Amino acid sequence: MDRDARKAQLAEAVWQVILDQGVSAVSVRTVAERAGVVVGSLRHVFPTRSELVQFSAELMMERVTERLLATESRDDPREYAVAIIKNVLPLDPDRRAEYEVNLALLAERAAVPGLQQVGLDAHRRLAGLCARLVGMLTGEAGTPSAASLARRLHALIDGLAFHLFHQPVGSDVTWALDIVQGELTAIAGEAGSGGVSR
Amino acid sequence: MDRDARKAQLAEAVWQVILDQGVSAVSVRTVAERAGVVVGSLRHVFPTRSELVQFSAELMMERVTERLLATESRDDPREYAVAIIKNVLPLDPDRRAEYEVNLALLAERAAVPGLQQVGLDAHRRLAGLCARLVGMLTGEAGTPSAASLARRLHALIDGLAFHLFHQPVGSDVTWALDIVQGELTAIAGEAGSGGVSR
DNA sequence: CACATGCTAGCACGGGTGTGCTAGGCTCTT
DNA sequence: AAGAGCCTAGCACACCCGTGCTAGCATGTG
Repeated sequence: MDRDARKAQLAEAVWQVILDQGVSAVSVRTVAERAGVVVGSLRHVFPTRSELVQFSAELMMERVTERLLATESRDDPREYAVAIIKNVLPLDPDRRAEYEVNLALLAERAAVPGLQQVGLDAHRRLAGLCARLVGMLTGEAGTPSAASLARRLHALIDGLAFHLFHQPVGSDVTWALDIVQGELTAIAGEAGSGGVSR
Repeated sequence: MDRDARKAQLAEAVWQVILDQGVSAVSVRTVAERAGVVVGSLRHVFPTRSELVQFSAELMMERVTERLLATESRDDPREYAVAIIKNVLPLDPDRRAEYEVNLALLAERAAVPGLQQVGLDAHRRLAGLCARLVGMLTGEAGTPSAASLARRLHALIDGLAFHLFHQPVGSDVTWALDIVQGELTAIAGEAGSGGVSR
């Protein structure tokens, strides 16, 4: 088996263990068993537990990035923005699980130092993405007004993600998309007015 | 020593361990040592680890509630709203640590079932608080429009909290308050217009 | 005074943990 | 055919885990 595929398989086993038993249950033994390999094999790829956990976080971020790059650009920048945001929010069970793993790994950053950097990177990437979306919608990028709007959009997305995470799995989520739509119209409507206070 | 004080002392030791070594390091032994007592004494108060962790979460929520009830109401509802929101956001190191512990405990809810309920309660209480604030600012409570504004405010607060958590400890946070101020003016200005899409 | 109750301190057990190390096998190159 | 390199499988060690249990000590009550 390809080495990268093996690493991915083990990282996915880490996610499964986190979802089933919490992050405290992530050990080389539980993860190896979940992946269907013996401990020795796992340790041949990831000599220590820290490397295993850190890679599982990095792979998760990489997967999200790929997914975002794969969303083809629409003609309408607004439709594009909605498609992107839909890819970031935990709207379906898969993405909800992804978000849950993300939170758990973030909470372990005191124990695995590398996780802090991964979390920071993810946050900065999302900030950059928001800035790009605002630039598309308003036509102006880099201005103080655009930066303020981007920060606001970013905060709203993170907050909505947190809310969706607290909802039961099958419940109605249209309200979240309504809020996103409202914010996008506000951003487009405020292009050039330069108001920090909206 | 008073029994409740002892329980609080142990719960605070749990928080310290989480901040220092991550939630995976929370065990009866590490917590007892951090609190300066022997394991037997801890187990006399909390017979099992789950009870210890769950109580530490409940106490944290209780402390926040007390803090919110203690903020005296201003004449201006808007000033009051700002004061309340300042008490919820992780703006200073103490509250930041509190937020970090909150996240860590939330991530352990797969391992300690009681934590799920605590997290849900906290989320609902914050939702209720936002609804009350919107009611104060717009004068109308219970209408669909007010509910929508409250949900939006709630999402924004959670998102800002997440952002502040990602900032370095001493960095500038005025932008967060600016965003809050902007949202509050928007809420007050939109009273009665009934627009779900802002 | 005696006595009961609650707290402290600690031992012991079975089990899980990370990691160092070695031996066997499989595949691929020369 | 022969050897080299990687991978699998597993043993072993020292340590930490939650929890059951007991013995001593303090403090308040009759």
